[in-house]
Amino acid sequence: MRRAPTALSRLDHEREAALRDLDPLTITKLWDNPCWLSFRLNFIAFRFNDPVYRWIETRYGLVRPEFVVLYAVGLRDGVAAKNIVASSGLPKNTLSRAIQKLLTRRLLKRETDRDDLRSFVLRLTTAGRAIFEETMPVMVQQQTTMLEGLTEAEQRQLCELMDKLVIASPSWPNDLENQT
Amino acid sequence: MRRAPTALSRLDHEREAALRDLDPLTITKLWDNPCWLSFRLNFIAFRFNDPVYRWIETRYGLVRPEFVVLYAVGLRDGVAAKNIVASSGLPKNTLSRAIQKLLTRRLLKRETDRDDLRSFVLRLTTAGRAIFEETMPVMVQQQTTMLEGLTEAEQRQLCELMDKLVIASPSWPNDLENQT
DNA sequence: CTGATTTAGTTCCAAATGGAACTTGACGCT
DNA sequence: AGCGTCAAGTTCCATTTGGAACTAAATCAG
Repeated sequence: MRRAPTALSRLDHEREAALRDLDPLTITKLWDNPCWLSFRLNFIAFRFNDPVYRWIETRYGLVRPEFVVLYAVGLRDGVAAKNIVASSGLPKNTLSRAIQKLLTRRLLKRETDRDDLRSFVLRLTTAGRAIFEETMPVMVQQQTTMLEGLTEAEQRQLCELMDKLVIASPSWPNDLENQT
Repeated sequence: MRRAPTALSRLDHEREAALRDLDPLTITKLWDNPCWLSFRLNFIAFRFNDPVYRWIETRYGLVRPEFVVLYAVGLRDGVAAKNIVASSGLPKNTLSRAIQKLLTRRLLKRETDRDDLRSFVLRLTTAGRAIFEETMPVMVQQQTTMLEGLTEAEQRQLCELMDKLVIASPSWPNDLENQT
């Protein structure tokens, strides 16, 4: 599999247009790269993350790990730091600092967990919740823009295919050390 | 759109299994998150990047930006640093350092570009090429593993849908500053 | 119950990061 | 040609990062 297995048919015309706008190396990485999945994932993710996080930083002075925490707690009130670690892939000291920062900025509050005295239950303050509610539509809008090129059916398909991957993910290796 | 629009039908049973293996917050982010696209992209990308880059670092002593350079030049001989900047999203000073490192390790060589004396043409040395050829099948293997849960047809679909997104990407905003 | 091991979160510090200024060359424009 | 602006890469340095050691609490083994 030397090339990404995209059908060359109908897309080629629109692709012409993209070819003009993208760096030649980007084009190679996208369409002449055995690791097509990885590069496309990173590429598309970057086109979401980069504008969103830059906007959040300039607008609210929240850097990425801080917003990761705020967003996580916004989605699911009462989580602990360990959950954010597990779900974000960020190291726990980075998240610890992000939480401290949000606490001093009074966007977040925490109580010790009655059932585990090592752990804390995190909640958003009103101010924190306000930021969450304000950023959400902007992020959804960016997502909508990105999906605009797909039909409803295709969007559903994409969602389902990614779902399948996620569901299969626990069986993927976390470590390649025994390879080769 | 408060939830990801995945059909709840056939997947639910397999999903049950995943629910047990994933952190509760991860599950919320995946299936009760208006920004389903972003989180799935990042999640799946992370499950590829993290093991691959850790393996490469321990095996070859190459950190991420260094490997990004090596991989880029491996794919397309003769690129310049600017192309790697444009295609990777990494800042140019980080890549400049990565290139220096690879030069001193003699994995990369460079000649000044006759047509633009500010720029350099990058090529892999034999040693650099050897690493590229060695890592490629490992990465492809990881990709294959990740795609194993999809049928051939689904894999092609996924590839095509991501293609469409990539092709549409030049029209997405790079900046949200004028929002709200 | 006691000691050994694991886990949640914090602290320490060496290293990586990335914005901004800089250098040198290219590309207008008149 | 001469001047102002832009682009490729490098350097500088303050900030961020993340591995590793640490503290305190939970869990497990006998």
